[in-house]
Amino acid sequence: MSVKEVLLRVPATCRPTSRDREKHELTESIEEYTEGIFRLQEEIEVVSTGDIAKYMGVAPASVTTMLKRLVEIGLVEHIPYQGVRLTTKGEQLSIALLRKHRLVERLLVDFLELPWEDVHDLACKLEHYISEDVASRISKAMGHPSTCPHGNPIDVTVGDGSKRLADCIEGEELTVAKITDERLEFLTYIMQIGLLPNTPITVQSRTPFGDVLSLDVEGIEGTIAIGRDVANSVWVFGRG
Amino acid sequence: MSVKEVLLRVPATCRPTSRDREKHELTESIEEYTEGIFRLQEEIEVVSTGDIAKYMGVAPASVTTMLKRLVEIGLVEHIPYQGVRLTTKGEQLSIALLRKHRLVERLLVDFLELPWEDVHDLACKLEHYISEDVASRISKAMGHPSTCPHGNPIDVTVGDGSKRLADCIEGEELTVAKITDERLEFLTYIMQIGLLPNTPITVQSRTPFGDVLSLDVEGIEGTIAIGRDVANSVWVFGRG
DNA sequence: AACTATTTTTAGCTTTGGCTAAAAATAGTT
DNA sequence: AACTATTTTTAGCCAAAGCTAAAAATAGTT
Ligand SMILES: [Mn+2]
Ligand SMILES: [Mn+2]
Ligand SMILES: [Mn+2]
Ligand SMILES: [Mn+2]
Repeated sequence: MSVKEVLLRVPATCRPTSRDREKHELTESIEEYTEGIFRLQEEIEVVSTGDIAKYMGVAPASVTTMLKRLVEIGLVEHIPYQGVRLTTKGEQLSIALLRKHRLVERLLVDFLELPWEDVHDLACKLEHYISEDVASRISKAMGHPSTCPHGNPIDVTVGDGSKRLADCIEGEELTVAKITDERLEFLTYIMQIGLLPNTPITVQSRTPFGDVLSLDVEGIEGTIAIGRDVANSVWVFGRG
Repeated sequence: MSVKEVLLRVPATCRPTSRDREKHELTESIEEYTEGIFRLQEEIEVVSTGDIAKYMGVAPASVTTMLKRLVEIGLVEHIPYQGVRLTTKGEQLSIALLRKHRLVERLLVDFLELPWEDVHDLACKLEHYISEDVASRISKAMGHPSTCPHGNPIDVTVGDGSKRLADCIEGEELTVAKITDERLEFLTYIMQIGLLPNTPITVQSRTPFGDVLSLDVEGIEGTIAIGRDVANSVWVFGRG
């Protein structure tokens, strides 16, 4: 038997994408939708098709199609025209994904020293390709961290007791807990104004309807003024 | 503006798969084929549609379709009914992918302590999702290794001076260089017979047509007999 | 209650990347 | 040279996951 024949009898273990996928296996898209619905459910009572479409950046019609698939797999319950709710299976998948995502972020930032504001997008991809076992090994190697580099909990089933900065009042002394908007541009801004997790801050003033908060941020000169949107995506612990 | 409205104005940065992909972006499949052709070219003169089909575990018709795409992107030259050749672009892509693959394997084995025989498949997936920058950071963090855990070179442009164990003669004193068949079952067997990279071995005997080699393997009791297929996938350095 | 506006779903289209079966090209043999 | 066998390509199909435009359902207003 020639070398060539031997070579061809040893196929590349890595086969093209869709080949090995059996019907209704969990794809990246399916997982991403499930995770998205989970995040929405954390904030709003009943999640609608339109909410998901806006949140995922996708046409409502695409959501309807995907919901059918998610129902078939048993990840969500869907009452047409009414709304959507994750099943236990869907919740568990989301919890596992969020854990993988945040552990990967820790590896990327703490071990590989990738920029803090950059890693979210990469983690969002990798989370779908690593097993529970790999996640556990990352956890072990990184000393079992409890949050991602942006302060978000690796185990979402345990509350952290933080509140929105938007809900804080004049004079409160706080510590930044987590940043929930992890888009690159947002995190870049957050870094500029020094609101990294664990940073002590004080609310200097708050306008009547809470449109603007003025903050004293440790390590930053002068006073920082932030708007509602920002204050809603920054969560804090009470201090003192 | 309500919390809900704010939430929906902050879309999940992670959008469903195909959404952000523009036409003819390099997909996982495209990369996998390119890499496969590269590996085939290392061994055989002219690579045919059938070779690729066998090697990738795919129908010949699928290869023809994909070749059209690869030509269009400029990764290969294809003369119908004749054969295929990677362009410089295709070679460079392959070199970059192999580097990513093998660096990821190092991270998985050396830092995360995943089993040596297990990591190939995972690396095969992850290689398509990490940037050159991430690869470089892995390289740095792992002390700039020159091979993957199975001995295969991270920079394939530099030769390592190894030869096939199948081409060795009676009495030769050797050191295992690399295992080129990285399928789980094969590596599991290799581990059982102790042929890990860097292991010193001696060829005790060789049958007339080289069908069977009997080896003395350091750390393993008695003599190990291996066949042609195995001896073709194990590469060695001369010792002495 | 009737009309209008919004939301959701349906219908039908697209790309990627597989597949099988049939047709065409190449190679091998008498 | 002609026939046969093998290889490659073409043709036509499928699933996933997007899209737009039209239809249907729900909600809001007079
Ligand atoms: Mn993701
Ligand atoms: Mn994070
Ligand atoms: Mn791969
Ligand atoms: Mn390897």
